[in-house]
Amino acid sequence: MDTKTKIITAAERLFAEQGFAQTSMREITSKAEVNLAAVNYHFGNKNNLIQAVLKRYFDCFMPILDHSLNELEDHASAMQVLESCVVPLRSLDGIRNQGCALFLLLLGRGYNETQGHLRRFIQSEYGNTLNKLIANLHQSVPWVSAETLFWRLHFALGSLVFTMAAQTALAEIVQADFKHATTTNDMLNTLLPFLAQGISAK
Amino acid sequence: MDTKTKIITAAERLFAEQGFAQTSMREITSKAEVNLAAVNYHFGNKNNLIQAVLKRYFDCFMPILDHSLNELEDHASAMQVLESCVVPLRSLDGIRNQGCALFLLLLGRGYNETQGHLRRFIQSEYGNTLNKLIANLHQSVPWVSAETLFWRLHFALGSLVFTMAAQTALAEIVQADFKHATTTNDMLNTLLPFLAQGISAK
DNA sequence: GTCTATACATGGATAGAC
DNA sequence: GTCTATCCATGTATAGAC
Repeated sequence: MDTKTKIITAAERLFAEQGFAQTSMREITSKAEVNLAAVNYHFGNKNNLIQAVLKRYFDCFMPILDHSLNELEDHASAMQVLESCVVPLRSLDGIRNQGCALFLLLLGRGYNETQGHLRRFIQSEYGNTLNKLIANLHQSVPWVSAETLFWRLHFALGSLVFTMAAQTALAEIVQADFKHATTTNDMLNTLLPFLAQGISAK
Repeated sequence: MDTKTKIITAAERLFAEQGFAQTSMREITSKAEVNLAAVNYHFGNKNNLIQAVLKRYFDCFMPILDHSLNELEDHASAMQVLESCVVPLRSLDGIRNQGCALFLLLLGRGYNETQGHLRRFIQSEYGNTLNKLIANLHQSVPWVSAETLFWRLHFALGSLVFTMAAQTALAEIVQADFKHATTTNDMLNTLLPFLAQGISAK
């Protein structure tokens, strides 16, 4: 493993566990067993490192999502469009153990800690696929105006990333109150009908 | 205005504009025109200051919410229960200009930047009223299990705080694409049907 | 091209004088 | 109760070794 990969691998675990702001460069480089300055040399600064960590997942997720969207039927329901995001998400488990959960958790943290940097990065790098997703969704709920759909998509994204960022804490509460564990799959299965209904509201 | 209030007033504006991590104690104390050490003296540390800023809003919001919930009819719909949160929220504009928007924005940032501290604080201080809200909501959707409702409530909270945290950015996009401004009221009016539908899903 | 050692400015926190 | 001086950790930048 080269230095760059060592840094990314160490960073993503620490970021997921502690958040971006609470994870210091010294912590990352000492866990990766590389020199402190290596991050600056390879990534420029901490924000770029955060993006690099997420890019490894996006570069796997987006092409598969794109393919899933192309295979959708013409008159798919909102639920079916949302379901076509699940397979690409689950594929992230191939990158590393718990990859899907890790990615969503980092996405949630990133959206709220990088002041819009991440949003702009995603739009510029993967805008095409995302526009395809929006078009498919709009076709499934033609009675919803483009503007309302824009808001509802962000409501949906908010549900997803917020819940993932709080996943551990929420799963602990469920364990205490309802006496059973909750996997990322369980969570997504509970979330999808909620989102589909909300997006389809007349 | 005493030192404590001066600090809180300066801090909440800076926190909302820049986020918690990006706002330094020196920035806060210099804007409040008090000594650097005053924050530490009056609040102990930065996390406590964040809680104090939010507490001023919660102490206004929660009693009014409690009252609204008590006045709800026995067989209120999910939409009606959610609507009973709106009046208490709007009342925050009485605390200061744009108080409601500011509070929701801070709540969103707080949930994702304080690693569960805020969640525990809210549960211990205002758990009674929140349990009342849950009970009312459950009565409105008896076909939803307690556990599913627990998750859906957090999905809903995620939509709310995520959208508020990104409010400025999202409103700018809407302005560019749809040529009109969006107020906090507009946003809440778009959000409520989405949440009510999602929570009621069978 | 890569990496190491180190310097620098700024952050939150604290001890102790008044 | 308030302020000054100071401590230690952090992100970033750079000079120079390999």
